Amino acid sequence: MKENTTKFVLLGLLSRRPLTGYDIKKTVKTRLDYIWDLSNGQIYPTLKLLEKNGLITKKIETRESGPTRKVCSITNRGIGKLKEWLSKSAHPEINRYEILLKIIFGEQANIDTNSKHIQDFKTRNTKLFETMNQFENNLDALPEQTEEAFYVRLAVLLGKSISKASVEWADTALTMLQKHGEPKIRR
Amino acid sequence: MKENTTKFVLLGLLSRRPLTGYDIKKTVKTRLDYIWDLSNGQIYPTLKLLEKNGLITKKIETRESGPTRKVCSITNRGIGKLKEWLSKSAHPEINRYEILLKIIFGEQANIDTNSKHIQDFKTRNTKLFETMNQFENNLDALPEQTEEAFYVRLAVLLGKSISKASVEWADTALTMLQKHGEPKIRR
DNA sequence: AAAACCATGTAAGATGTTACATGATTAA
DNA sequence: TTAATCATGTAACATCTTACATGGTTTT
Repeated sequence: MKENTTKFVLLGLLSRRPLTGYDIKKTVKTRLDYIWDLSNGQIYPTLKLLEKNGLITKKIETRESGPTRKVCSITNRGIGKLKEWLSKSAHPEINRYEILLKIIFGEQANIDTNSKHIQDFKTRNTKLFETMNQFENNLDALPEQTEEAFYVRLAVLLGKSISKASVEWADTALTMLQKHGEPKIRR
Repeated sequence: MKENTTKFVLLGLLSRRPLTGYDIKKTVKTRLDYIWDLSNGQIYPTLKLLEKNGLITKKIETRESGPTRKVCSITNRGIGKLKEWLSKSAHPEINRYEILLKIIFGEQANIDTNSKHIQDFKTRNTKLFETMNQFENNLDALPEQTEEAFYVRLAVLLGKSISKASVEWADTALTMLQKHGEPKIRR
């Protein structure tokens, strides 16, 4: 892959509404959480690059109170680039489950440690499920069912079902671990 | 995070049996596929580093036929480091679902494109599920149920349920997309 | 004869994180 | 008064990928 995906995350978000770097950060964190993540060190330089390439424009907003905001808007060229990217096949998923790494090598640790890892994982995924669920409810409550809402809903549904599966796995794994730790019965 | 996770993947694998860089690459690809991935450019330099730090040792194996192999074995210090890492909390999962990015912004593309993305995703996950299933069967068929097998099984179970959930989502999403694309009935 | 596998490795560049600098405003 | 939120950004570093170099062996 030659193309930097960060660019397209930004273009995608800006294709909906003008946003500042700060807004983008927040949106990615709250709405794209389990899908993709971006840090400041990627957002601001990429925004600069996009502007240089004429894919977005920036408008400085000075307000009486608070810091100035630089609101970014996508240009027609930007929309063109986004569409071009959307039409190409997606790269396969990249997952980094550090917890599974620790579980896989679990024979080198004690059961409590392993159990703790799984519980943490469960907590994270329970939260994620609740967030996604809340998000779906918000979509349902929308006065108008837009195209945007339809596609966002699709993504939310995957988030829901993966986090649900993860929580269920955690429960199973915890039970298995407990049984595994019990002294063997012999007669 | 200051600690490079790559190191611990290698230490974990070597805690089970001595391996060459090439073996590690294959093992990660076939067995750790959806959990973590490593490229040659990470494996070989990290192996060198581990040796320098006394966490592994290398033994050069010259054979009459074929290239020489450098078989790496973990040292006691290496085991110590691994255990230390295992006892610490895992970092939260990192996921990069490029496909969901493309779906979320799907209103900028046509239905066929979006449908294609979902189908590709389904294909990938169907394959993954089959691999995991096969893997579980292999574990069941093992003459002896070791500690190693127990923990590997836990990881495989998560892989199975996530890929299953993904395939199911793909089916739902495809149906929703089709309905969405149908002309509205009015009367 | 070609392709795939065995096997080790490096260099250049792309990508990403962390920590910091700056400083006002608002909520607890 | 402390913490959080708003807001933009950079520098140094850490991490990771891609493409290549090398060359033998085995399978198709």
